[in-house]
Amino acid sequence: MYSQVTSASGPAAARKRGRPTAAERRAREAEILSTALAVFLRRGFGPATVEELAGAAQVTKRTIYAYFGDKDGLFTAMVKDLAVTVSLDASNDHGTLESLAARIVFRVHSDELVGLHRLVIAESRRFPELARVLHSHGDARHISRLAEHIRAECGIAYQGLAEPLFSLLLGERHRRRLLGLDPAPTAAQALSHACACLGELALDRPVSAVPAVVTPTWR
Amino acid sequence: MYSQVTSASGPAAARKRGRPTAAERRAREAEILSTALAVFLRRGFGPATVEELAGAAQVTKRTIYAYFGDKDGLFTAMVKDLAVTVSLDASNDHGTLESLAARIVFRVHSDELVGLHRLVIAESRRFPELARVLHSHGDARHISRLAEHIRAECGIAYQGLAEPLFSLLLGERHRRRLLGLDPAPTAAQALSHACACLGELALDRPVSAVPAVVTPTWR
DNA sequence: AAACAATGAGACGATGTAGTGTCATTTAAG
DNA sequence: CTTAAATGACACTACATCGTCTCATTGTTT
Repeated sequence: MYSQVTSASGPAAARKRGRPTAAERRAREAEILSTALAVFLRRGFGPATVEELAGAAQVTKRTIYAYFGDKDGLFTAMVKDLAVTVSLDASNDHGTLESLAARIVFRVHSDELVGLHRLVIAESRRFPELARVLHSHGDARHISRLAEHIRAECGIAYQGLAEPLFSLLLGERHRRRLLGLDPAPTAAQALSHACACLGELALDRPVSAVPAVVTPTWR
Repeated sequence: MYSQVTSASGPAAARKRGRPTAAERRAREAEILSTALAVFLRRGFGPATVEELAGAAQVTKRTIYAYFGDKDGLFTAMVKDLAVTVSLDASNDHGTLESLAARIVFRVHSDELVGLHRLVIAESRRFPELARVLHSHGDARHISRLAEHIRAECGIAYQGLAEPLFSLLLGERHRRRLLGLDPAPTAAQALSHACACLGELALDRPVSAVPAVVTPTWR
């Protein structure tokens, strides 16, 4: 209905006055949470002002305070809301271990998730609960998925390799991403990297022996 | 000479006035950098005030501004100063691969380095150079050390495993540390974890075959 | 000894921002 | 239709903090 200025660079925005309809009311909170992520990613938690956050969602400060109490409340609500969608869609978990690994690599290295991770790390002192939520919905769930697939494909004896595998899937690349040193990988690069990691743990050939010489995957 | 209030909680501090001696002058900058780390770790970059930073070093704001220009300058100087000492002392690099790995694990998971890492990640947008400096003096150097030891102990064919090994050495534990979810490991836990990682990559037995079932290392 | 440099102490101005109050406007609810 | 609720617009208060300025004090330099 309204022009959705999701990118939301300017602080000013024209919206009609008065009490919103029930549908608008429902959509408004989601809109605020969504645009708040963009603002926080671009500016960081501290430097982002409430006016910026309000302007990005085309509401006024009053509405922000009415909905979330204060800036902390908005940040908390935003992270918790996103945590639900952080992990991969479970309904797609029918592929091979390789494809699952590749999808995890791609997703976890995306600009959005890296930025969110960075925000939560930065504010983990002030919001320890958010750190727990993000981890349990992200890393922990991904490792569980990997464990299920490993058991199905390689046998239960290899199930404990899920966590090391996950560590390899992120590894140095992910640390460089958190520091802002590398761009996000393409889907092809993610797949290539995932295959290399499976090889290093000998998970691509459960009976074979010698670890392969590693080849650089992306960048 | 002076009572070293390195913990530096209170803002007020008694120090004699006037121009400092040459020795004091030399010691003062180091003192400021050292106490600034404690303050930034405890409060974060944004919330830390210049007065806190000055009080912790028992100097006044004047001195901070005279030495470093502004808050950004102090932060930059501090990180660059610390980056030099981030990696392990090279003179101790005569042990086994196992002991090197354990020392890396212990150091990189320490409260100090995790906190520094967290700070630089949080401010990587505003200070991209610091991210580069920290990474090149930290991760990159550690990986080089591992590569040298691997070549010496396991042969040149395994040298490419240095980066995956480093990834395993940090892995899930380090991400949990960044999020503030776990305490720092003890030296014994670090060694145990390092051995498990070497086993996962079959680096503890260069001719053997089957990956061992992984055992939890710490926590 | 005299002039100069560096600092502590602390006040001060300027600025930015969180959060609130007021009034007009529009829709929801009864 | 009437009343209440929610919101936009925006002024306004309160407060924190950056960075500078002045003056007294002490070491350095010549």
